[in-house]
Amino acid sequence: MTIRKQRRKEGIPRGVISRLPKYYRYLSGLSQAQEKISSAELGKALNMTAAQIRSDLSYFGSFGLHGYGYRVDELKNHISAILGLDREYSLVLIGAGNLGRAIASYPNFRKRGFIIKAIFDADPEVIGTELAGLTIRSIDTLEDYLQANPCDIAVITTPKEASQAVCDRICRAGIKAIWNFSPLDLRVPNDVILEHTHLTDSLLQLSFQITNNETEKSS
Amino acid sequence: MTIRKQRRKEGIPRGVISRLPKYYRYLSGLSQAQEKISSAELGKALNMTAAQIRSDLSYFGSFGLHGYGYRVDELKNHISAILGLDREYSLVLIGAGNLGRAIASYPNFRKRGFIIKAIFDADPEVIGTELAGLTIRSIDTLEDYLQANPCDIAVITTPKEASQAVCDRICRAGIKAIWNFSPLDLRVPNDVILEHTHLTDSLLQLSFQITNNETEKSS
DNA sequence: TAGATTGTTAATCGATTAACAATC
DNA sequence: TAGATTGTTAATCGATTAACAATC
Repeated sequence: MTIRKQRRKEGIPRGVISRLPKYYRYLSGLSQAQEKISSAELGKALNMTAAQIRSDLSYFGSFGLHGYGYRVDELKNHISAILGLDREYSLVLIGAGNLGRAIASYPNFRKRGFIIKAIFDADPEVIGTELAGLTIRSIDTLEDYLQANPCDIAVITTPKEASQAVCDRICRAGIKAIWNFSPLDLRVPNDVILEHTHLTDSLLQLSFQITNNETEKSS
Repeated sequence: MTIRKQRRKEGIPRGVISRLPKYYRYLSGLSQAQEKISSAELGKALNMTAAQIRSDLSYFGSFGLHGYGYRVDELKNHISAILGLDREYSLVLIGAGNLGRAIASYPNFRKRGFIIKAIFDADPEVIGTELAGLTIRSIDTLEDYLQANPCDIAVITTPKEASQAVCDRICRAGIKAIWNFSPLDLRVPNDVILEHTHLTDSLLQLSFQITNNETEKSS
């Protein structure tokens, strides 16, 4: 226990963090009828070793019962709390292009507690129109809005030409977490949390694998 | 050289593959005026060590000049070839919801040689309408289409309830690479390449970091 | 040539896995 | 209690980095 606490102090490895949503997603998809699950079962379903699952979870506590496994409900709740899903987050979305529209309209985010409060764009044609129940605001009013309505997360779906400037502005306005979709590695102050989703990078990884396919197999 | 060849045989590590698009993106963004770049400069720009860049590249060959660095143009072309960007790929997109529409309308994919040839949906309201210059087809015609027009990549943007069934159908129809956006870990035969982009997982990682933020810093 | 920077090896670091005592 | 499975340690594996001979 002491050692694990120490491990935790040193920070949770990226790999562990990236697996938590998968655990959560899988547990959420199980039928209500399934009361228990062992690390071996979970590992089989998610195509990973039982040891890795137990090791990942042990960063956060002891959620299982010796000789039994894990109660599905309990484990799901623990992971939900670890992920920070027991509260709401307010979001601003910047860039009402195709991708911005898709994200604004995606109902699952709201379901998990991520509420888009305002949408901004630079295009006069778009400003003032409706999207996902909100009136799109002018990017010029970004700072005013954020000062009056501090938000937890900014989603950047602008073209890459605009994204660093937008990023600088929202950081100055006090945003502490950014989800960036523009194909540019943004620079942020190091107290700001940054998560990239580079669609083109994923596609290039796919084309790499197609190209370098001979004899290799993915499991 | 022999050893590197051996390394290559053993397969390129995931981490290396995931960094290649970043190298490519950065090099593409440089001004035409910049003729050369050293691993040290590149490392500084991308926030990684020079050794890692040289090590990554050495999986594929020797692209630098001793005592000089890399010619930007040459290196970009090499990486482009490694990524398989020197050819075109034909894509089908399945699921013309918000996300599907965004992807179909995103011009950068086409620019890189990823050409969407057909779009499918299950909704009779949507079938027959236009999207990105294509008429949306009925999902019922998926197999017929793929038989007549073999495609390189299928993009799945259906709701998660439909995605595994769609996945099974396209695998049976001979698709060898899938880009999946539905929030479900698809099962595929192991000669099929699968790339996931789970938007919700990224958002949960962000909320984890917000929640577990104290004293930690991301670089 | 002297200076610079590569490509590659060896050393280090960190993450995964196997094994097992603890225990329900 | 006997059987099962956890949580954790130690062993293994793989990836990153530092160092340096090769060389332009």
